[in-house]
Amino acid sequence: MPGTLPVTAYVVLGLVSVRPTTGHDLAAFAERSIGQFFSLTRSHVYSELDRLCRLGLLDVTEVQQERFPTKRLYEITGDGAEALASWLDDSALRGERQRNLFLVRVFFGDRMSPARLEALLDSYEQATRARRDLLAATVERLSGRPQSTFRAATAMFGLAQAQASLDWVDQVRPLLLGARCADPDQC
Amino acid sequence: MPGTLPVTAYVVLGLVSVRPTTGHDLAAFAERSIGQFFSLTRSHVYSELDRLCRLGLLDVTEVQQERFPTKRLYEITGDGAEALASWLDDSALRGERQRNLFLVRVFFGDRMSPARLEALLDSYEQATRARRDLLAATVERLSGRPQSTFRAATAMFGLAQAQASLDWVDQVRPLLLGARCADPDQC
DNA sequence: TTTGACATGTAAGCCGTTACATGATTTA
DNA sequence: TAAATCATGTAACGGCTTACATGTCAAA
Repeated sequence: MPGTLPVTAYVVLGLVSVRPTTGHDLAAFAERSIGQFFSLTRSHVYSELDRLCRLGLLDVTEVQQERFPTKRLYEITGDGAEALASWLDDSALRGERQRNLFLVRVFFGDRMSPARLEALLDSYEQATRARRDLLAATVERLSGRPQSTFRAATAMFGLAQAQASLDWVDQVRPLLLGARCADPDQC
Repeated sequence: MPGTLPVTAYVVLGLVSVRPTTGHDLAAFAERSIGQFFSLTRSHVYSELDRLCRLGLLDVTEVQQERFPTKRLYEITGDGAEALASWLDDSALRGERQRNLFLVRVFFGDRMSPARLEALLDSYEQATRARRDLLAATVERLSGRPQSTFRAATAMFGLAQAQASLDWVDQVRPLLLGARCADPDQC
């Protein structure tokens, strides 16, 4: 029971546990499903699959195909399922404060020109609005499907965060742009 | 003008630009100020300060002290200020989708026992509530200080996110815990 | 004819974390 | 006497990303 595997290994293990897949397929599935809150490159997928096999947490079988190249089909083993379960049950989920580069820029906002600061807020708002609309559509699509409850919940989380971000932009824009104004005639 | 320095270098540069500091002091200041959305270890601070010096973006002077060890005081150079400004103005702020391990666990929630899932939500709610209260106090403290507008804005962002997270927990808890119930007598 | 889906990897390299290492001074 | 503040780093290591490398088949 190595509790010391990197997070990505457990994530890959979890994705394989949904259904047996190939590296190619898993990378695409990851992007579609957990892509909003966990990034995973194809390269990394392949190396993690390899490691998990060597550890006996996954089994692999080569499958010949007529029209496509031979593929390697991975499936979870008993040990793998156990390792996944114990990771999921591990209460030691620590802080994991995550970096937010947008906020870093806002923090240093007094070093930007007002025009540039406004552009920063505008582009953030635009990107966030797009994200919100995308997630709203996803929630719409998944709602009502009882088998997609957990997936829907993660989309709802993203939706709530995006909406809160947009509300925040509306709230702070006047404060931030007003704060920069050194010219009394403008204020 | 290397636009290719790691993000951490620019963050350190930005923090030094606030006022000349030592590595020790800067690490503490980083924790206090941007710690909520950017992590920075002491080790890393020292190595980045060193690099920025070698690149001519910072100047260092050794200062002897009576009661304390000699310290190295760093301050930003003209080139450094220029590099910082051009990084802040760089519109190519890309997606930077950040990992959220809590959401990963929720995504795999159907692999947990209902009791464990509930415990996960409870501990998340508790941690988030603590975070919200902390940030609310910070916002309270910074509000009204005109020189702290940008810093207050970042705290308000965290506060808005935390509140949205709490609302989300209330919203999805019944869905997630109800979804697991396979026993008709329990539902 | 070119794009896209299918399919699998290797190699290089920096970034960032954790652990290690040291030592004086003040305060509880 | 123990802990906290002040002060500076080195060493090791793995994680993760980027770029490189290859090839078939179907559809536009």
